[in-house]
Amino acid sequence: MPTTKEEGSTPAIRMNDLERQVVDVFVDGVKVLGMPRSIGEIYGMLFIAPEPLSLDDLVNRLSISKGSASQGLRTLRDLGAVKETEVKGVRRTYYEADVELKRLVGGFIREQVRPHLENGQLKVGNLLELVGEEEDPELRKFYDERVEKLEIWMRRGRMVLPLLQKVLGQ
Amino acid sequence: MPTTKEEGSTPAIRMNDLERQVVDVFVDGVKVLGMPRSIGEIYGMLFIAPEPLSLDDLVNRLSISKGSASQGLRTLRDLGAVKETEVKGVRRTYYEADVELKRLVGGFIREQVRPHLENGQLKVGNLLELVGEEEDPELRKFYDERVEKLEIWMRRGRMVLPLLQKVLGQ
DNA sequence: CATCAAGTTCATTTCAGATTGAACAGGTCG
DNA sequence: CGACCTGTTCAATCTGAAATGAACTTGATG
Repeated sequence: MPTTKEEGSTPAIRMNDLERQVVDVFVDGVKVLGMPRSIGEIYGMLFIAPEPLSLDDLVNRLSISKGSASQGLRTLRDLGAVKETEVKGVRRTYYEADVELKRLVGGFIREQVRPHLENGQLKVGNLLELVGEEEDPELRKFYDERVEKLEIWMRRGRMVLPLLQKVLGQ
Repeated sequence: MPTTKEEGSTPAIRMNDLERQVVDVFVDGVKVLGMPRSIGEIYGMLFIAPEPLSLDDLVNRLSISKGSASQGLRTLRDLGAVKETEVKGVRRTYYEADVELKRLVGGFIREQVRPHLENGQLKVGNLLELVGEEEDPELRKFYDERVEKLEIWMRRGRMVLPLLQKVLGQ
C-alpha cells in the first residue's frame, strides 16, 4: 500500500526531523562523490521511507521541482540505486531505495568512474605522440618518464575498481 | 637552476601542446575528485615541468591570478602533492610536483576524505536519538535497521581507506 | 475522440563555489 | 628608514552546473 487512504498522495507533507537529517547525510555523501544535491535528497528520502514513494511524493516532501525529481530518479535508476514498484491497478510508479551497497558501488563505478578513467587513458595515449616530437633527447627522456608514470597511475586506477567492489560489496 | 638566464622568470611564456594536454588531463582528474580546476592546472604544470617553477611562473604560464596560484599552491602543499625547493641565494620559492602516488593518495584521503567521513559518522550518531523518539514499534524497528545500515556503510568506508593506500601506494 | 493524469524535456534562471585583483603583511637590501 | 620584492588574504565578481517550470509526450479512461 503505497500511501494510505487520503488517496493518491498529493498535499504538501512536511518532513520530520529524522527524515531531514537522513536526507542531509546523503546530500553530503553525494556531494563528496561529485553529484548534485537533489540526487542525495531523493535517495535519502527513499532510504528512510518505510513505504515506496511516487514522483509527486518526492516533489511534495522535498519541495523540489517535478523536473528535478524526474531527472534525479532517472540518474538513480541508471545507477541501479532505486527500484520501481508497480502497484496493481494504479498507474503511478512508486520507487524505493535499493540498499545493497554492492549494487550502489557497482553502479557508481560503472556510470561515473569508468567513463572518466577511459577518457583519461585516451588522452594519455595521445600524449605519447607529442612526446615523440621533442628534439632534445634529455628533455624527451624526462617527458617519457612522466607520461609513463601517468599511464601507470591510470592502469592502477582501473585495477583498484574491482577490488573496491569486492571489499565493499556485502 | 630554476629558470635559465633571462633572470627570475617573468614574461608571459606560452604553453606548448604537451603542457596544455597534460594540464588538461589533470584538470579532468581533479574535477572527478571534486577539486577546483586551478589545482589541476597547477599540479599538471608542475608535473610536466623539467625544472621547479615559482608562483610567478605559474601565473604567467597558466594565465591565472596570483590569488589562485597562491591558494592552489597552499592546498597542494597541504595535500603533500608539491615540494618546495629553496634555491641558495634566491628569495623566491620554487615548487616541484611530488610524483609519489602513495603520498598523493594519502594526502587526499587525509585532507578530503576522512574529514567528510568523520563528519558523517557524527551525524549518523545523532540519528540514533531521533529514532528513539519514534512511538510506533514497527516503524521504529524499520528506522533502527536503516540507521544501523548507514553505520555499517560508514564503518566500511573507513576500513577501505587503508586498503586503498596500500594497493595504490607504490 | 476529448480529457485528464503522469512523467519527460529543455530553455531560462539561480546560486554555490571558484577566480580575480587590490590591499595588505613580512622580509630584504641599499 | 624607505623603496622594493614576494606572497597572502578576502570582498567583489564571475561562471558553470543544477534547479525550475512551462510546454510537450504518452497513454489511459469514459
